[in-house]
Amino acid sequence: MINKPLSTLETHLGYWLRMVSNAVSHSFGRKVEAEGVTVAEWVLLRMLYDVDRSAPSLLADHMGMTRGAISKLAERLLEKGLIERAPSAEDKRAHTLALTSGGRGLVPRLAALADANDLAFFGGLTAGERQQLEHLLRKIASERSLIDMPVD
Amino acid sequence: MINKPLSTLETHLGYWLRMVSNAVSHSFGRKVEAEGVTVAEWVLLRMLYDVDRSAPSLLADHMGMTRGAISKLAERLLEKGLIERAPSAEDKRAHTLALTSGGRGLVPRLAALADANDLAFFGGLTAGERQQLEHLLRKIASERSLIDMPVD
DNA sequence: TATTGTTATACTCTATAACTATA
DNA sequence: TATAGTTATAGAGTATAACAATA
Repeated sequence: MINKPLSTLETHLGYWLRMVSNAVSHSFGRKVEAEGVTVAEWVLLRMLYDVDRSAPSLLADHMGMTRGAISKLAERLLEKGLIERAPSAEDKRAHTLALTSGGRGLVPRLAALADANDLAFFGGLTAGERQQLEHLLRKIASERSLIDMPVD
Repeated sequence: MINKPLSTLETHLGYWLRMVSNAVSHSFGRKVEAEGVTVAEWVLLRMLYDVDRSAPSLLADHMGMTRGAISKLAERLLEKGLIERAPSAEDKRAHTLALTSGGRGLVPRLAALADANDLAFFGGLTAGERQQLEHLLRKIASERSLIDMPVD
């Protein structure tokens, strides 16, 4: 009896995705390390930059993390003086997180590093290819309800 | 003076890549957990399935990990009885790792789970889109020398 | 001295679950 | 009882560095 040939690692898109994503994130992690933060911290800081003030539970939803994980992340950012925590007026159980002025000043520098990292990895693609890639990733994300945003 | 608008998280391909890749790997991790292994362990097992026997340092190179990390991974697989370690005949410093019969029997079941996971995430794309995505990821990987393989 | 591999240490990321304070 | 948040615990993943044996 002949064995059915096994699918290889390389036949799975998940394999390529993981390899490239790990390389991109790792490279970005090295860059932001110079500013004293991690990739997950950058995402949280960037979100707070837009909303000014947010409940940890909302951030957890947006980042796809548990509340416990957000607490731990927030604790580190508090220690670094990049965010501040305040009690909510209406609901005494609730807190809000916001950037400190130091945190607010840091975000543009981190954004520049993110821009540079993206360019380093995807600058070799044509504009059309980059658009294709974004379209495909958004499509998968929206199909799996990874985000609440529209594909286009 | 007007502030230059900041790039958002969503303008970075690295952001989308990380989001989708994390979801795919996490989902796969849940699946293989039922067979008692992790994603990284699956990759190592699958590699050994093809080569029969390999030095830890070679596996480290192929997987983009340090030798220390491979040692730790190998230690867990040894404890689970899925691989075996043997001294090398020529070089007494060197070891080789190989699948046990139990490990060899497990790989096809894990491969089926990998197939299913890929289908669940990328089955919504057309065949052309999947090919596009693979092409783009391979292109980035080869440009950054993440692998020693050709793009096509 | 250089190399192969292991071991020790440390830190991030993340989850689960127990807990506290409020609702 | 249910909810917001924190804290405790644990394990994966990974890196760096110290170490042992051999080359």
